[in-house]
Amino acid sequence: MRGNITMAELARAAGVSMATASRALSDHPKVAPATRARVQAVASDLGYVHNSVARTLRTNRSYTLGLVSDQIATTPYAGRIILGAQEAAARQGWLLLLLNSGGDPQLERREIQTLLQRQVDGLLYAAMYHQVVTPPAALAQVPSVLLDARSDDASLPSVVPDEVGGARAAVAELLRHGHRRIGFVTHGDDIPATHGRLRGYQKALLAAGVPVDPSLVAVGPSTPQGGYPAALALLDRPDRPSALFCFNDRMAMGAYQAAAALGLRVPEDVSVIGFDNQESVADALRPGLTTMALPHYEMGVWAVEVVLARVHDAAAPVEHAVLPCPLVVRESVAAPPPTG
Amino acid sequence: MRGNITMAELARAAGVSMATASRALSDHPKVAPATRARVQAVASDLGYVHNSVARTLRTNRSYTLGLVSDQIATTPYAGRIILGAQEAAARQGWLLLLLNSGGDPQLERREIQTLLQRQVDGLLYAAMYHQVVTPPAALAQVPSVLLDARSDDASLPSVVPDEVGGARAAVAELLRHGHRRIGFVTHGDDIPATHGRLRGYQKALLAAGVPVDPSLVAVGPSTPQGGYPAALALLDRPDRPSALFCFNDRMAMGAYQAAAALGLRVPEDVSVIGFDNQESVADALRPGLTTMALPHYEMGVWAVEVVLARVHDAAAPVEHAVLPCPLVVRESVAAPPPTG
DNA sequence: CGAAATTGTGGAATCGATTCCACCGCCGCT
DNA sequence: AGCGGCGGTGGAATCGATTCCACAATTTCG
Repeated sequence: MRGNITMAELARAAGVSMATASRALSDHPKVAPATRARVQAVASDLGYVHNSVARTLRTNRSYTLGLVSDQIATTPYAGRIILGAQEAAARQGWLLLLLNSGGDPQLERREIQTLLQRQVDGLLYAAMYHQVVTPPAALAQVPSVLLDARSDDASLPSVVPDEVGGARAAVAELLRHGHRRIGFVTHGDDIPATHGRLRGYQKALLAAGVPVDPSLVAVGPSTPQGGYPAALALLDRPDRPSALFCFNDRMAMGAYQAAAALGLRVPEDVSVIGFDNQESVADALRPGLTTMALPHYEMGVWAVEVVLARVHDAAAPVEHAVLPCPLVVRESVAAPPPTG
Repeated sequence: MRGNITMAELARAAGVSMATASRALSDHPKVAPATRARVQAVASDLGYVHNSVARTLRTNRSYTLGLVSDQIATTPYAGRIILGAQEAAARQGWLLLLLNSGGDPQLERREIQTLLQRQVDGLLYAAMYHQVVTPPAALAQVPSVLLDARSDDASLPSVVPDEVGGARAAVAELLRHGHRRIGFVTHGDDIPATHGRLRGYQKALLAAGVPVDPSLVAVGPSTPQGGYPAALALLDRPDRPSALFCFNDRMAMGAYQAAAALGLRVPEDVSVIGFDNQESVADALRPGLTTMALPHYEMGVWAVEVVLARVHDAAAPVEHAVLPCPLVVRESVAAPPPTG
């Protein structure tokens, strides 16, 4: 099925030694231009492709990175992380070996062993939502990066979204349209996103000189079904906010439903802004949901670039990146209703 | 950083030759039980792990499969394909090398070359929605499978969802609840899903002895924005259908909006059934959308198992699988309103 | 009791590319 | 003219595991 030609055959066909053939193909300086040209011509004639496995054995460089994740692809976002990582890797000639642990620490350790015995040059340890983790010790054996996760100790580089900044920007967008009473529909799980987005919400208000009213923060499960009653509670009162910032797009969907239930139109009567830019929700709602995008693709890229930097130079500094969440404008934000 | 022990060192430590050490570790029959035990003990003491690269070079088996896709992860489903493939591969000791072409045929050829020169044992060529493709010739060099795609010639095994059967089952579910006038909200793109689901719709009606009324088929772009007017046209007439089968969940979302605009309740006044089981839509809608699930995970599993079967036995037959789309019941289907 | 068949082990070739080291000409300088 | 140096090339070791073949030590059987 596979009839690959070897370097020895190539060398013979070109009338040179293997040493010279190898050098000619890798553009080694010390090879006569004529020889190089001849070897390369013969190589492409014969359809020679080098055997990466042999090269890896000899050079101890596999041009492969391992991506270990707790929940590959269980979330709709995961794909963008993987895509970013894969493309960034490919740009530098690297490939990605994919492995998912399902969150089982024992399986995870075995998987990392498997990747290491395949001589991966580096590892990406990805969580599928922003988390604080204790990375397995085996990661230390090769350059590694935490992706969408942060470690308690700071020994590994890491990249996470800027929850605080994103929330600030979301609220700033509402402020910019003239809103002053802004509700926050959020949830109670103890994850970085919860705290960060609340902080960002508060900071944005403070920076604009708007008093922070704790009664404007409503909590429910982070689903459409949870967003509905939370948003309803905020909107179904005389001093209702003119805009809602929602923890995520799913909760924003619930907020839409709450507004509809009260006969309020989005955005004429109440503006809504979400978080996550979950396409299938944000883009599907009517009107389209303005929201903050999570930089999944960019985090994937960043992680690969940092790992490869450390592959090339083990002494590269340990960075911790916090990537911005860009605003995605659709149609759910407008000026507050005149009656105010 | 990496201080790996080699087999020669292991052999010396255990007081045997490399040949014996190798045999002891791979449970070769011809090695004395005592020797085997000793070698294995020493191996685990020293933390010996074999070097897969060296093994691959020697045995010509990489325990790696390549997954080439046109649009990895651009759709929310992609992840499930990858997950299924990865887990099925892992169960047999294989790993997945991931590569995405973005649909560029030239890049794609190069990527396949890259995978081949890494000695992958097989290839999965995945489309991210059911498609008819002309697979690159290089696939023939190793066992390969088409995933969520079908070739014009039938030389490669392939696996696709059962569009016809899924649509039949969806309509059957509506019939089962007593519906007789059933609309079909679909679109006009020339892809297998369009034709298959239409055929299934018609077949189900015919099988139930219900006349097929072409005026009950409405066409629009396959988005929520396209589903809205199409559904509206069907519902906003005196002899409106009591149920709608929608090409996908996004169009079903538009159908919900159309029903709401006409003051019709789902499912009391009109039942709706979707296709795709796109969690973030189907699960988020109120009431939850009953729909047909695409067997992405299962297709990933099937593809890997078939590739590996061909890896082990090159003469394994070329199969073409059509996997069932299971019904996912939520709350959008009920009996037709009494007035008929 | 000796020949034949096992059983267990080791030496060394092998997979395919990279690279160290040695070497051969030839140019240029004194 | 002689010598140092350099550009270009080839031989062979090397990476780490697998496996063919040979062989020693038993065991089995006529």
